[in-house]
Amino acid sequence: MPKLCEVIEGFIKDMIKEANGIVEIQRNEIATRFNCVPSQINYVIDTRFTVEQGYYVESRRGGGGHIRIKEVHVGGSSYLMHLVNSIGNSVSQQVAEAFIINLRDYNIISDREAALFRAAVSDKAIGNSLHDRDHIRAAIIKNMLISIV
Amino acid sequence: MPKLCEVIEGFIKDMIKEANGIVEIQRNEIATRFNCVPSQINYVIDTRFTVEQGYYVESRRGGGGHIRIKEVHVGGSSYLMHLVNSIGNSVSQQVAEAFIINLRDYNIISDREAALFRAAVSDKAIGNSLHDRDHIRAAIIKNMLISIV
DNA sequence: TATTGATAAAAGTCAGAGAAAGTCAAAGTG
DNA sequence: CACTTTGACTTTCTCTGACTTTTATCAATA
Repeated sequence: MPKLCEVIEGFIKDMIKEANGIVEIQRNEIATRFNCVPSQINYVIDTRFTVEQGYYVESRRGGGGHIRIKEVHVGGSSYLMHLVNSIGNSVSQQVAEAFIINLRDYNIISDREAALFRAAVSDKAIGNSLHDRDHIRAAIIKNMLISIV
Repeated sequence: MPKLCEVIEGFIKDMIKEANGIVEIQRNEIATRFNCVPSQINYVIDTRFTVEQGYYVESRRGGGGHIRIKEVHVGGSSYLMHLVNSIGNSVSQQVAEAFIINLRDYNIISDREAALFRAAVSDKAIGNSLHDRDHIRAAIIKNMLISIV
């Protein structure tokens, strides 16, 4: 018996393929279709549609809410995916700075975009005292990278 | 199924565009047209036509009353500074999204830069469970805005 | 003519219901 | 043990309706 999570994963991936790389789902609808609890969908997304695997996910709650999943086309920039994967889940400000310089040198981002990256992942923005700021920094920088591939 | 609030939002924005930046509506009339309660109009205005988002709203009650919505067009860097100043130290994801849409509409940022903003301030990146994520979000977005002035 | 007061015609407020998605830990499976 | 599945509980966003406040109108009165 195939595992439910894999069935759902395949289903969503089919949807994405059909829809040319971007799809908007309703959690409850899919849960109903596969006869499972809604949080199962979260499990699938959290484990199968991560930034490292090349997906950009955003969502909205409330009436008429949705989950949007975008497949990033690794096409020309596998270097970018390599970068994303090399970041891990914790990055200091200095290491982040090195990444940004690299992105700029390779002409993956413009000067202005480099400034935006810097601003977003600086301690000034994220907060100095936060004990898990390096985790947040890693998540932000990866999310930003994947969003422009 | 499109959300009512977004339909009404779009309707009003179209009116504003057609009318060159200022429009006067009657709450009851619009509620009747969209078959909803009048207070729905207040909800739309309170969440979509705020000062931070570049609108100035005034109204009169009583017979012949109205709601006047004016688009405040401050261009370029002065709009950025206006934004920075009007952002308090806490911003929800929804409000952040509204800012980003406006920045894009005013052509202050590109599509790619809008994606970067979105990716940087999303709950997905900052973390949903974090108690002070709205503070971090505010700090990040302000820092990013300042970086491109 | 000027004032008053009743009635009608707006818009505003706010709490609660409804509609989604998110979290987390416990239980199940192989 | 690692991975999957479940469900109770939480958070966010939207929509509704009862009630309040403000303004206009107009007839009655001073």
